[in-house]
Amino acid sequence: MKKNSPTLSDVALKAGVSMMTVSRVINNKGKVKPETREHVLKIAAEVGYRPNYIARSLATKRSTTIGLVVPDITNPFFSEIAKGVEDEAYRLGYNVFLCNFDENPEREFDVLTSLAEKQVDGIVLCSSRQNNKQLYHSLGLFKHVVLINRQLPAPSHTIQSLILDDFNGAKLAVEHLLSHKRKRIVLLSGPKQSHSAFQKEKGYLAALKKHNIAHDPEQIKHCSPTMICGKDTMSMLLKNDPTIDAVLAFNDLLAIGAMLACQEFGKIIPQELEIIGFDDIPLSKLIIPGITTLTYPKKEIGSIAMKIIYQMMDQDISLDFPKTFAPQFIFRQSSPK
Amino acid sequence: MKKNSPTLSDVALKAGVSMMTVSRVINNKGKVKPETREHVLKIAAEVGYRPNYIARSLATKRSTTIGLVVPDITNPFFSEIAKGVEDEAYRLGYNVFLCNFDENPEREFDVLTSLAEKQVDGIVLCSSRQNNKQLYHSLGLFKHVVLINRQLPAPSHTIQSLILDDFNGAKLAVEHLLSHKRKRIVLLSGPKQSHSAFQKEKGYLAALKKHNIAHDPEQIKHCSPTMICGKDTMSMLLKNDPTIDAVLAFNDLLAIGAMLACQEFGKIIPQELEIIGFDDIPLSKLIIPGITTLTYPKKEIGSIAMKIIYQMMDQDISLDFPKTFAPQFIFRQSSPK
DNA sequence: TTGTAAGCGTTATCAC
DNA sequence: GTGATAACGCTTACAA
Repeated sequence: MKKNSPTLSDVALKAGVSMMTVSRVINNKGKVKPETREHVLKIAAEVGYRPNYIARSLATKRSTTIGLVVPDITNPFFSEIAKGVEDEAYRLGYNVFLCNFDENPEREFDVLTSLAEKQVDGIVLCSSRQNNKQLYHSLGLFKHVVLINRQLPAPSHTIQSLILDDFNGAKLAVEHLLSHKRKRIVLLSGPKQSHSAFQKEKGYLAALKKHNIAHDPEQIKHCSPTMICGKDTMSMLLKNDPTIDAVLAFNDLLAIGAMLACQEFGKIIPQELEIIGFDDIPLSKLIIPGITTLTYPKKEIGSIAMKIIYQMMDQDISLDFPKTFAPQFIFRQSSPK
Repeated sequence: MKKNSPTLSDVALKAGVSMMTVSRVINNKGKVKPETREHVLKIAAEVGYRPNYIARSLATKRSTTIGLVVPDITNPFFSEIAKGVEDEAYRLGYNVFLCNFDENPEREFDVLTSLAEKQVDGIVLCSSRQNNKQLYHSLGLFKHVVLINRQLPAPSHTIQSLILDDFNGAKLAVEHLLSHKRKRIVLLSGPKQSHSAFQKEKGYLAALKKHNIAHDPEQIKHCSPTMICGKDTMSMLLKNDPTIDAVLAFNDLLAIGAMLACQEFGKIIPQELEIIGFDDIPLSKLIIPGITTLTYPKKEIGSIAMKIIYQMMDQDISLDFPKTFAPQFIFRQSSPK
C-alpha cells in the first residue's frame, strides 16, 4: 500500500517552519524571507508535495471549478462550445464538470443539483429544457450562472445570458429563399422545448407574413437534432409533397440529413430545392454540395461564458463582453448567394 | 447578499438533535428512529439543506468525481466515449471533469496534475501522447486509472488498460482490399505519437508482408485526424500517383476527406478506388457512398471505463469486464463485402 | 438509537 | 517575517 501523499504539515515539519509559512510559499502570498522560501520549496519538491484543492476549497469557499451542462456532447455544436469553455478554463486554472442531460428535464434538474452540491463556482447552461419556474429554482442554487441561448424573464445579477439571434437568422434565411422565388419552404424545426427552435419558428413565420405568404402548418416539422431524423423526416415530406422547393433546418445535422433524402429522391440541389441550416459544423463545408448555413462563433461563445464567470467571481469587474450574437450567413452551393 | 446555505449543524440545531443524527438521516446510514428521521427530513427540506460534497470529500477522502482526459472533444470518436463515461457516471452518482489536451503532451501533463490536486477518485485517459516515462510518472498521482488504447510496459493494480485491437483491424482491412485485387493501397495514418496509429501501421505492413507485397514508403502518410487533412493529403497523393486504387484511413474523418478528394478527381468509388476507415462515426452511414469502416463500441467502452474505476474504489475486484475489443467490420459501398 | 469529540488539509486572523 | 489557533462542513470512532 502506498502511503498517503504529503500534506502541508508534513512539509512544515520537515522544513522546520510553521504550516502558514509553507502555505504562503506555495501560494506566493504574503511576505516570506527569500531564503526560507527557497528552503521550503526545496523540501516541498523533495517530498513531492501537491496542494489538496478539496481542503483549500473548504477553507476558501472557492472550488476553481465550474459546471458545463449541455443536452448532448456528441452534437458538434455543443462539443465546439465545450472546447471553448474548457480551453479558457485551462488558461484560467479552472476545471470543468461536463454534464449531459439528453433532452431530459429531469436529468437536467439532477445534474444541476449535483453540481451545486459539488460547490462549483458557477455553471454554463446550454439550451435548458426546463420551464421558467423549474429553471429559476435550479439556478438559485448557484452563485454565478451563464445561460446560453435562454433568457429568464426576471434576470438577476448572478445570472447572465448569452443570446444567439435565431429569430433574425431564420427570418434572413427565409427571405433569402423567397428572393430566389421559392414557393414551398419547409421548416425542419428542433425539439419542442428548445428556446432556439421556438425563435427560429417565429422568424420563419415572421418572414412569411411580411411577404404575405400563406403558412401551411404541414410545412413545420419537429425533429430531434440528428442527421438521421432529418433524413427520415424529409423523406416523408417529399413523399407527401414533391413540390417542396426549399428547406430551412434547425441545424446542419438536420440539413445534411434532408440533403441525403433529396439525393435519394433525385432532387437536384440547389436547382430544384435549396437547403439552409444553422451552426456551420465542420462537415457542412466539406460535403458536396456544401451546406449554406447561419452560424455563431461557438468557441468564442464558450470562452466568453467562462470569462464571465471568472469575472463575476472577482466582484463584478467591467463585464464588457458581447452578450448577444448576430448570426453570420455563410453561402455555399445548397443555397447560393 | 444572500445568506450562506444551511449546514448540517443548522439543521441539527433547528431539529433539536445532534449533527450525527442528521448526517445519518441524510446518508441513510446507521439506525435512526423513524419518527426522528421524519422530523429531520422535514426540517432539512424546510431550510433547503444540501450536503456540501467538498466537506464530505475532505472527511471521507472520496470525491465521487473522476477525470476524463481526451485529445479533442470535438472529435466524434472521443465525444462518443465521453458520452458513455458521463452516462455511466450519472447512474453511479459521479461527476466527470472533462479535459482536452489538443495533442499537446505538456498540456496533458498539466491537466493530469490539476486533476490529481482536485482529488479525483480516478481518471480515464484516452490516447495519451506522453512517452512511457512521463506517463508512468503522471499516473502515479492517481489511485485508479483506466487507459484507453495505451498499454504500459509495467502495469500495476491501480492501472487498467482497455485495448482496441487496431493491429488486427488494419490487417483485416488490408487483406480485404487485397482480396479485391487492389494493388496500390495507401495508408492515411494518424498523428505520429498515436499508439493507435502505430498499431494500424504495423497491421498494414504485416498484411502486405504476409502476401509478399513490396511496400513503398510513399504510400504511408501521417495526417492530423481531421476531414480537411484527409482531403488535402489525398489530393496530393492522387496528383503524384493516379494509379492508387485503395485507401485505408486512420479514422473515418480522414476516410471521408479522402473520398471528397476522389470525387474532385473524378475517381469512381468503389469501382476505381476503395476506401476503408475506422470508428464508424454517424456520418459514415449517411453519406453516399457509405464508408466501410472498422469500429468499436465507443459508448460501451466509456461506460466500462467508468464502471471499472467504480469497482476499483470498492475493492470489489470482480472486474469481469472485457479488456480488449476486437474491431467490428462494417461493410458499405466504399468497399463492399 | 443518539451524542461527543477528534480530525480531514487547508486558509484567515491576529498576535509576536 | 513568522507562527498559533480557530475555522470550513462533514464523517469516523467511540461512548452513552
